[in-house]
Amino acid sequence: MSNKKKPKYEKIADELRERILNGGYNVEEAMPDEIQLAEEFEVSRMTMKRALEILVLEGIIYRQRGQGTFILPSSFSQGRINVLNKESQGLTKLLGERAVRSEVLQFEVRFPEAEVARHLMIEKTDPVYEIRRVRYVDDEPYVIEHTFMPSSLITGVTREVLDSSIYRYIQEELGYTITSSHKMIRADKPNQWDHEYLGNEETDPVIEVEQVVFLGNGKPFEYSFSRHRYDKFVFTSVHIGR
Amino acid sequence: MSNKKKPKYEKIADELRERILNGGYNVEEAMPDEIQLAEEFEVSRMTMKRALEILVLEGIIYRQRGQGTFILPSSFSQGRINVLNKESQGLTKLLGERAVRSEVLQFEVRFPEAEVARHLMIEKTDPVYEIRRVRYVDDEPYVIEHTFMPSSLITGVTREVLDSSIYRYIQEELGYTITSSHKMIRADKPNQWDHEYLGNEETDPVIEVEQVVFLGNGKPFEYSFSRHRYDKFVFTSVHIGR
DNA sequence: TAGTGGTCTAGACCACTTC
DNA sequence: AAGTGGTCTAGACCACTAA
Repeated sequence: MSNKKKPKYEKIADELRERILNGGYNVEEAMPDEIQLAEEFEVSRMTMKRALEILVLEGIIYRQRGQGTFILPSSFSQGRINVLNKESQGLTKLLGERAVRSEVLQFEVRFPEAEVARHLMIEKTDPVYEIRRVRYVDDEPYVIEHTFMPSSLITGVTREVLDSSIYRYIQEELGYTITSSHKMIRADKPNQWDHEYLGNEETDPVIEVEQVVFLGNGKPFEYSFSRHRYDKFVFTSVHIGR
Repeated sequence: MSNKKKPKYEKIADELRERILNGGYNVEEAMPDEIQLAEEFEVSRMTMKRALEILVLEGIIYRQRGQGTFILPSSFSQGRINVLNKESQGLTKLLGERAVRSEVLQFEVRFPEAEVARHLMIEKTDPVYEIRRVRYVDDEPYVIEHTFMPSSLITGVTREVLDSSIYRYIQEELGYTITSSHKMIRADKPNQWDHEYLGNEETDPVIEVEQVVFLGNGKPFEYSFSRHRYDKFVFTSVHIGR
């Protein structure tokens, strides 16, 4: 399959991760040292280091100079391996089972302001979609999304697409991969839209996620602001190692 | 100072980060390629790769085979103070140059509630420090921290330590390494403490970061709540790949 | 002092993009 | 074909921990 393109260090990391989670090594004592492992897998020491580095970053093992490499028991107790900083998956996939519905408030094509063009790395003369949606989960208003996308990159968006899932369209119809995102999370006072669509009172804060999302080729395709009710949204972030 | 112990690749990453943030490279075009950079810094290509890899993981640059290395413009966000997802460094180190001062509101040892014990993975009979501090940056109130730490693990904390930096104490005096954290970010209405110490008005939301921080050996040592003014804090999170 | 992981090198070769 | 970043090597040397 796609196995052949994986570099050695990833394949070794996969194998070791498997062994560790299946109890292949004693949690109490050190794992074999990197020289032994390099010999076993018939790679150089540097390559083995790189494989082990992945597991360190995943929070599965812990290495200490002069002592050895140890398994971190918390990687079991946390109920599975920690997938790093969560999703760039989109809301629809994120919530899985639950009923997600969208109401489109705005959908047009226009020229971007300087700020939008800058974040999307496009010219001010490149048109963008501007989209506002309210998204409901189990018929409760969950978030107001205000989104900009370059229309030359994300082509053929229709109201029908907006009614369901943009991300699914981008990945399945357009065949792009979504790989990274930059988020800024802040609190804010509610504005008129929040009041109207999220049902916020004057004193109910909102939490806003501003983000730029990138495709596999490094091009940003989404610049958006998502505003949530303070009492219905928590942003979770796991950071491991250095 | 402590500069001499830093490996080359970190020093180079620091230098390049500085240059990028100061506009030392044109955002429009590719940065110098890794071979040129390796020559400039007089290191091997592998070492330069490693330095650049750091910036990639920080979401500052983006590299593409066959094309070059590019700056991600979203790495600039001015005005507000950025807390990168990356750092579990503590506030004092994070803000570097600026004057950080602490006012200790509460400092005692007690038995933890079930919730606190659970997050710190200790028994209800293991005592914890409970600490409340207001932290000032350049004499402006910046954050209220409410912190729990197992007193058996983080020993010998004094008011003097609290006046400056707990993290520095843990790393330099106790010799521990701090490697990972799990954060939850939410917005909230201001309470009496926020009003009194952050100067929040009734309608000014706060942003709260709840976090568990882990040592290199996998033990949690801090469970804390940090409350910030909404107009002075943005949480930044970079998620890359996979 | 022996054994561990961490840094760094100087190169070879490969994969992808653009011309 | 030229230029870029990605992988991998075989080894040197250093830093830390323990017996």
